[in-house]
Amino acid sequence: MATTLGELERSVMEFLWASDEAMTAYDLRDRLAAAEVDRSPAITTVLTVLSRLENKGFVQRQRTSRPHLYRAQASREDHMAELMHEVLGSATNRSAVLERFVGQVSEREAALLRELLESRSHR
Amino acid sequence: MATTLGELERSVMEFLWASDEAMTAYDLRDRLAAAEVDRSPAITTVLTVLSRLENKGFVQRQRTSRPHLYRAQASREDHMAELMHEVLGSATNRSAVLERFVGQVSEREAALLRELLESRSHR
DNA sequence: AGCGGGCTTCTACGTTTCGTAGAAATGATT
DNA sequence: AATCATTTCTACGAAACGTAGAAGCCCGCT
Repeated sequence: MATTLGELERSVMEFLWASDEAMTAYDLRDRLAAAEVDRSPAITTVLTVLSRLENKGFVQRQRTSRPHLYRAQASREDHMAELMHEVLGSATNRSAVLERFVGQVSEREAALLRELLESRSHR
Repeated sequence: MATTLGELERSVMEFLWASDEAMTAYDLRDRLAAAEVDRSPAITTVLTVLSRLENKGFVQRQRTSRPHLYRAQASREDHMAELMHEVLGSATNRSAVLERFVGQVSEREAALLRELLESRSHR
């Protein structure tokens, strides 16, 4: 469950997260070729990676149209929040972790956190 | 930098994090043998893992006394808070991540966070 | 219905990381 | 110097990932 992403897997997810629309493997291959200077994976490579990401639950595939369509299962933000909770959840001393976490955020973000906690409290 | 730990590496770190004192590889081997039912690694295995952890910056080694002494570089809590910051730092939309993060914590922890942010503000 | 070509799945190999530990080197102690 | 504890070197198997060719599948066209 504490799945980690490889480098190409991560790049693919970045594109899927950045796009509201579902994409085809061909779209992704082209984006990858354009973005990564030294790398331009074959279409089969992209499809393999997409299958793996599907198995890991990161990607949802639509088999209805013929070049299959892929989309991120959760938003990038959801995923990251989930990761943070995963870390926190594995701690024995959660308050100590939170204490250090809060101690290190910028004042700007501290203010944001206060706001978020405020609006959360009367709901 | 975003280093991930293997299973044995993690077990070793657990013991080091749990102990205030520095430990020898022999100590660790014994603890591992006692804790893990099916596993009891050779001393060389433990030493290999400790070297790798040292290279990764998780462990600090004292070569002064002859059975070398090992200690965790950072506390478990520091490490976890750091991990959380690492995740957050890699986000393009930090506030969106924080929003989801805060939205999912328990009321108890929300209260704790409010406190921490409070005491932080008049530091 | 058969065929051809795009699309997908299967299979496979190289690399890296980690668990594992013997062999070799080092160094202290008598 | 010889011996024994300790450390370092070297190596191999397994799993995850990047990589992509080979084989199979599906659909429109004639």
